[in-house]
Amino acid sequence: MKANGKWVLSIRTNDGEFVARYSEQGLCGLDFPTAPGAEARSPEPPREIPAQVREWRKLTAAALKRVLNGEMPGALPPLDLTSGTEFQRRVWELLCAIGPGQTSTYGEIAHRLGRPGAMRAVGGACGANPVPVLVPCHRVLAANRKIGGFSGGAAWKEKLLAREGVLLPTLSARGTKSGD
DNA sequence: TCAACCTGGTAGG
DNA sequence: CCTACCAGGTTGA
Repeated sequence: MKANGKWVLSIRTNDGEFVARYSEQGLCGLDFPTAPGAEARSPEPPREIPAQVREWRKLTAAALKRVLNGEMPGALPPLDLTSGTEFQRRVWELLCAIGPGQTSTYGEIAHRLGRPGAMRAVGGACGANPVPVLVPCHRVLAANRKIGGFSGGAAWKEKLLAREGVLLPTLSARGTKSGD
């Protein structure tokens, strides 16, 4: 269906139905599945959707499934991140350089941007990321190696990281071992 | 100008 | 290890 000048299409995965939004320039938004059963979204007649958008959705679906499996996303559709500010886009660009299984921290991103004190602003930029999962904001942890926050829900962040083999310090397992 | 953030570092228990 | 508290950059109202 089309809304607000953008195409809104659902993408079914083993983890639920994501919702992708496309502008004339590419993928401009991706939402996590809301209600597990509330996917009563009727598929739009294929011919009403531009071939270009259908192709983008195909790429999005493939990439999304791979990341959900802890793999590299592979080919991505063009991303329309024009909704963000310069600062935010710089942050998102750096996020894309973090591969599966790798993690960074808000402070490190800030430092790499030449704004050592902007770690909190980086957190804000991550939260404003319109295309989670594909723009891996979930791979950014707090300095103390803790999970940190996540707009889409901490559970998703943990799940995505777990799929990539990133194990965070168990919240209950503190100091049971001397090393780490 | 002000308050809200997916922070970080310090201080104290 | 855990809570409390404050400084800090950027954004949107």
